[in-house]
Amino acid sequence: MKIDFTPADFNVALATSVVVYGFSGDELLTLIAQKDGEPFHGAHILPTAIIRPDQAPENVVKSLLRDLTGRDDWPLEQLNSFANPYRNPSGRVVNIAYYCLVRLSDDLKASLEARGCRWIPVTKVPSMAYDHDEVMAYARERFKRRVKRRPVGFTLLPREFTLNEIQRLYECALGRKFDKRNFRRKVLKSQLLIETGNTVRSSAKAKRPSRLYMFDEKKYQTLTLKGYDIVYF
Amino acid sequence: MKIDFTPADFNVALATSVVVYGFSGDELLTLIAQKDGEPFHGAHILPTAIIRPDQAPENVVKSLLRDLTGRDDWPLEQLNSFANPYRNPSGRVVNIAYYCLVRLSDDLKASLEARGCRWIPVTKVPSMAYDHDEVMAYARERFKRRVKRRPVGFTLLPREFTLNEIQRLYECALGRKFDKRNFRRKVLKSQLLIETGNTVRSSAKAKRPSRLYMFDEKKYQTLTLKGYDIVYF
DNA sequence: ACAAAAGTGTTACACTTACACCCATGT
DNA sequence: ACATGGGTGTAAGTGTAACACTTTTGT
Repeated sequence: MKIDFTPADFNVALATSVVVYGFSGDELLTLIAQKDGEPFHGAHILPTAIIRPDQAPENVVKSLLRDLTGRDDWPLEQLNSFANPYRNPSGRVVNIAYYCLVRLSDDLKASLEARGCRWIPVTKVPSMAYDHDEVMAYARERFKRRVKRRPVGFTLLPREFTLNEIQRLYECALGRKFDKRNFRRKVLKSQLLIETGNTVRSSAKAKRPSRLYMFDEKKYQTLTLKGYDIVYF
Repeated sequence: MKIDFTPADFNVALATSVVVYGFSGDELLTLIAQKDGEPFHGAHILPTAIIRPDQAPENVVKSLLRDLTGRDDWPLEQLNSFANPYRNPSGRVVNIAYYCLVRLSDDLKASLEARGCRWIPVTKVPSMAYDHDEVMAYARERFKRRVKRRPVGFTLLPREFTLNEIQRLYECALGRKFDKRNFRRKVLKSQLLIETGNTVRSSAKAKRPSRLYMFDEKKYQTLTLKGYDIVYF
């Protein structure tokens, strides 16, 4: 079997786009940017960066994430590459897509607005330039599958959260309702939650405060080591 | 957000490698090629093809599969892209990997030998050139996950097969044993198998013949349409 | 005292697992 | 008749799903 590249084969450029998910407390949000400069000035796009021929894709995404969120240690996973010829007018570009989960916070939101990015509910993402619609749809599917098997709440929820919040997260992510009692039984049986002893009132109208929980990271490490095939829902 | 490519960015080449799985009846096999020409002449590699700048990756893989197996309509799925800089001495090459399931047959085996390819038990794959070890390991993980959720037997098994054969397939694929009675109950409950009425003797020594079954493709279509989240094992 | 959301148990049913012998057939 | 692999059932335990009321707290 022969694999002989000719100089003419080295005529492709690389880019990476990242689908970033966050949870507001009652909605699943995703990050959308707008394109500066022609072509497609002002079009909605996914946060995207060029991968120069001497760069490793993962490093480029991480630096993009650092730029957007101030950190690059969020859970990050490669999706498919989108590589149909001539998807980009400037020449042949292969887009190596990633998806990423972040923990929302107020200063995170502020820094993003400054960079021309916005958080949009996943139920309301606009149509985008290039083939970013396809990338977004693909990421959504991947995310749904991950939610069922991995405790995504570790990243998506604030450090302390209520059982109602985590239930709402799962309902948003999977697009269906759960029975409150069954949900709590299941999530508590996993032994991954620790009651912090703190409470919070979920709204001004709410009288009784909710108990706050946090994840037991040590227990999670132990469980993932012996095969992370934990089914959640 | 700016995305401006310069001519210097168009200096990457694309290749695709495919991990092909087949089932011999008592072993899971995978397809390995050998490299012709320097560098790495004679090294073990995955079946690989160059993607010219005007070609769609999926078409290239399909034509590679047609070349190897005479058909290109096997279940095919993109894996990650392997794109670390300088993984190939000729310059920067991005490898878009795929994995594929085929139904083994005698003439398929013959045509492959002619092309310098060999079927190797997955438990005995040798170390390979480039980063093909990494690709292979990644494919193996993906395959294990798929086996648990999708009826891979549709493709991997002959049109008619015995319950012992399908059990052996699952045991190979997942690397563990199943209880014969429980396995049969489960696989028959799925309603995806039809008894053909035919029988076969599994070996010369076997006296009693085994019953043959086939998959009910129509029922499978129906089930997949309403969410293919069928858990097998 | 009342409004609001938080929190809690039980029962029926389905699925999973462990386990050992008889059956059909060819020689 | 016997050797060989093919084929079968049951019972205990575990997990899932459906269901509605009481508790706590702030106003």
